[in-house]
Amino acid sequence: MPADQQPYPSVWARPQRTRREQPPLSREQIVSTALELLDAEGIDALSMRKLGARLNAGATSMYTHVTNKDELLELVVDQVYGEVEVPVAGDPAGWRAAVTRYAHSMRAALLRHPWIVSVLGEAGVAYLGPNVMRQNEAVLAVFEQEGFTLAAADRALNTVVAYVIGVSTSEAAWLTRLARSGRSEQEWAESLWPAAERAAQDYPRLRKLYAAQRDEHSSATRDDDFDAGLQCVLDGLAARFAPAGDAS
Amino acid sequence: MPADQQPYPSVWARPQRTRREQPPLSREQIVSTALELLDAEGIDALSMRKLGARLNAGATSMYTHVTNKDELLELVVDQVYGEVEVPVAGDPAGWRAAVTRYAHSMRAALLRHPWIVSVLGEAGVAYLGPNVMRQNEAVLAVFEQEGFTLAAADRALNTVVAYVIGVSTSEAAWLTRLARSGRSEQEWAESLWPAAERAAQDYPRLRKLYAAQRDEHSSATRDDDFDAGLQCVLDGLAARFAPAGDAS
DNA sequence: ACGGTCGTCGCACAGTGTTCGCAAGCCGTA
DNA sequence: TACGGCTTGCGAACACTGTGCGACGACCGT
Repeated sequence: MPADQQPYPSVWARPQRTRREQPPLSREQIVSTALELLDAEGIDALSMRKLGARLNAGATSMYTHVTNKDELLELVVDQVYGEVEVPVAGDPAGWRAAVTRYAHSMRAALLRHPWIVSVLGEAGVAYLGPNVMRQNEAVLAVFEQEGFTLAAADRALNTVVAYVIGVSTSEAAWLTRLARSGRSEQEWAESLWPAAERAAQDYPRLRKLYAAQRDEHSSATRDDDFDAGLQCVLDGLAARFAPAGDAS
Repeated sequence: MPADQQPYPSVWARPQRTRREQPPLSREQIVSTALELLDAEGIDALSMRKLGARLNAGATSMYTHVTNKDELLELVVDQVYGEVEVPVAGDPAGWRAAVTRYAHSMRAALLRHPWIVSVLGEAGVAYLGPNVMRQNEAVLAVFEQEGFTLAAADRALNTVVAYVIGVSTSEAAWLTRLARSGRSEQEWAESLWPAAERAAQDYPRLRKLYAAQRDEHSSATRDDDFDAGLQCVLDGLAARFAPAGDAS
């Protein structure tokens, strides 16, 4: 036995792992465990090794089901997208109500998983993920149902989604910082008040704004602001594309 | 001399580095070199060691000027923000023209540095960076000048910025993929056409849309789409906040 | 009973961000 | 001029990352 180096001191010390002690890995399993881990500990805590550990698996066992960490993240993003409520065309309340619900649902999903915004910049919107596709088709149907051209519906969809993603990006970034700080929202805001005051020193409008907003950091205000902006966007869409009007 | 281990074989082999052979590092220098590196090679290529090398400096020399890689990125983000054209209040063409210019300029800056969108999710919009502050003040001034309440101006600003960031996120992600692929835009789009077709199989609207858009992936189309959406948003703002109207 | 295939994983590699302590230049003071 | 402190640069080291490779075990079809 010319083996240059025995990996184990004796045959009897060999692992001998009890065969199938764990249900075999699957892509779904991996993706949803990754989602758990991300929600629990944030984007920095997601490493293949930790994920493996959480699955009672080796560090590299996931690579048979997923080619990349990046690919894994794309899958997770689509999974999150799957949490968004699918709008139904023909809602008697009209497209505005349906789209409003959709936008709120999407923002809620993004904020439930705030780490996601640091992934969107690389995954885009998981271009062809099944959930993304289903959602988009449904929203297009809503618009079309009420007289939008398909092209107009597409533009409208993109505009709404862009708005939602934009708002959520800032909000999620804020929430992440907040969570990392471990403090309450008011404490945290208070703690960086001096810096804000200094930064706004030469800018009267910002000073006034900050002073006015000083005590109203709350999720309720954010909800209202989001909805206000959203209604603006919808106004614009209505004016431009709605049946009575005309697609540019 | 009980030194357990001589770091150099002899005193004479010691570095004896020619004192100040390099202009000393400064924060500005570091930030703008980081920006260069990011533009040249993308977000994954930015490591402290590479950055150090590009500065003819050691791997850890930057830490006296910048506490963190994260902090460095915040600084870089603000730097990019500084490229955005500052609007001037009182433009005779009115707030729509000014804000339109501003939005286009901001999108252009983001797309000139597409890696930035993968950082926005963590940096937010570099909350208190000096350039961000200056920009925001200026835009608020534009709105206020034409009769918006300060609160309305704030909402309007946030809405516009959200839209710009949202659109740019998708676009930049696409551009990054494209660049990584090394192919031309048409080739690239063509290469993932089969996948798109398969993904859209059950969704007639998406199929139709994809088919229609198949040959028109170009930056001109994207510009138009962006502007169309932007005008929608501005319509909405006008209807809701402009002087004749009223802040909700 | 047995070859082939497939899922699993230990090891290893090249890299990462960051800490620590040392060295060397610079300043103000004695 | 001499000397102490302070700031700046940096090499080594640590803990940890994503991932390729090769071996090994368990399973399936014959």
